[in-house]
Amino acid sequence: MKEGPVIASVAALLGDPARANILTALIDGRALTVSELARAAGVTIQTASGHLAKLSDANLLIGEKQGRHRYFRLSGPDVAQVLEALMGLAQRTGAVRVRTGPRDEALRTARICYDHLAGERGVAMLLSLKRRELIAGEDDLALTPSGRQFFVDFGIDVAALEKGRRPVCRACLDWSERRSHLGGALGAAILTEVIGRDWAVRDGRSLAFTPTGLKQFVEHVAPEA
Amino acid sequence: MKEGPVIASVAALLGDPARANILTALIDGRALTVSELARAAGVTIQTASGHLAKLSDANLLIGEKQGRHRYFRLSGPDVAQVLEALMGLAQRTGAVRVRTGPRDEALRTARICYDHLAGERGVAMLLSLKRRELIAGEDDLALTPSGRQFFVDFGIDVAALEKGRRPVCRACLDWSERRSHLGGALGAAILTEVIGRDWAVRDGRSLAFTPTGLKQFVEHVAPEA
DNA sequence: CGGATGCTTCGGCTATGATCGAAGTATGAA
DNA sequence: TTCATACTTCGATCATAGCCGAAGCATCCG
Repeated sequence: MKEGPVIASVAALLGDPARANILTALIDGRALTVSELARAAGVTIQTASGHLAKLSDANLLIGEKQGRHRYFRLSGPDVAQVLEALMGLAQRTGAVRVRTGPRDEALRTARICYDHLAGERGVAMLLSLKRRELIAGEDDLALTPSGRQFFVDFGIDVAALEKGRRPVCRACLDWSERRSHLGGALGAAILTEVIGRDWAVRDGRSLAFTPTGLKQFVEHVAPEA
Repeated sequence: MKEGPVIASVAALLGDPARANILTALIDGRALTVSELARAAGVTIQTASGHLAKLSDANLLIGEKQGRHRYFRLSGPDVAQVLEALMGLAQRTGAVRVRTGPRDEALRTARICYDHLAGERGVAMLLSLKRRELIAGEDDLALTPSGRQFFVDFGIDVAALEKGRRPVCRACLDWSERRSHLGGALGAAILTEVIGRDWAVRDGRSLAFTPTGLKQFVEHVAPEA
């Protein structure tokens, strides 16, 4: 007769910090592996594995096995919707981690998403690469032959990336913008290069371009027109 | 940097069965006392008091002291919205208490809300009483002089109700309809009368009118025109 | 005033479940 | 085959928090 217990079981799943971290890491619809989610949640892999089992038993997540990896993603947009509603409620009720304004803006401009470039700059870069047909595809991104040459000239060992187990290109939905930016091994390599050339310095999760560094970046990697 | 823990603390509050019951009991926007909520949650008053302290510390509930009672209500519509989103998610993911169709329909037609009549019949009754100016007001309902006489004639000891501490009339938002029905001491007295006259029998939370009982009810209490 | 009602606080019991180390399984690479 | 990686399962530990009995305030009523 009561319907309370029903919502309690679902809410209890969202109520554990590790699981909440896992879910929010997946909120953009990507599928991540167990180890990536463990890192995001700040727990060991065993613990994350247990949480993921519970979440997929409850049909909040869907897991797909690919080789020796197991990718998890949200089971539907309604899960993300609940998460967002909870974030809104947390904000209004003051349970939010106060995040001062300036930092917010810096994060939106350029930040690090795992190990690659995100925010306005990241989205602009991927758009530019696509416009110049160096990268092709929408959901499944791939390097075109000219794109491959472009990054080799840029100083990236593309052959090494292609030998690795990690996908070279991966579209990653941006949290602040609502478009994709470039992840994957190539995205990580580009970020390494950007930082190695002192075009930008990382400050926690946000990325601060120097004036000349930004000019170089736009000129070499992401021309607007 | 992470925003996970934020939603976790709120979600953890919703994740306890007792608290979930309390919140769903308040989902229609009414304010209930500690003891009413304890009954709804199926715990003792002490336990409920502790839960209510947590919920109002987290600004999910607002408590108002009235005499020796303490009334709690949701702190805003966004709380109800989150609860509904969670119910929807619970339904889709199969964590729902299967409730077979027929019972659902019976509940929508006529059911007991705490101790008074709710559902289509309850909403229709209050509309009828208002139209005939036996009850006045929108949010704060009150018996008019003619209304008082009407219920005395009907066989209800209105004077006794007025001496009690409980409000005689109270508007109660209906879960299935989206309009108010009549609660309070008078609402409870009417339901007692309806059942005492064998116009209807209660079956759990739903209320089954007999054919002749329904005719009597409509004729005496809630004429349509 | 004294008794009753409504609620809160305190203390101790208990159960649940989150966590990680260690060992086991499956897949891929050399 | 042998090793390495990715993940799962098991077992033990430990902290959290829900729960209720008992006692303490506060309010109302006669």
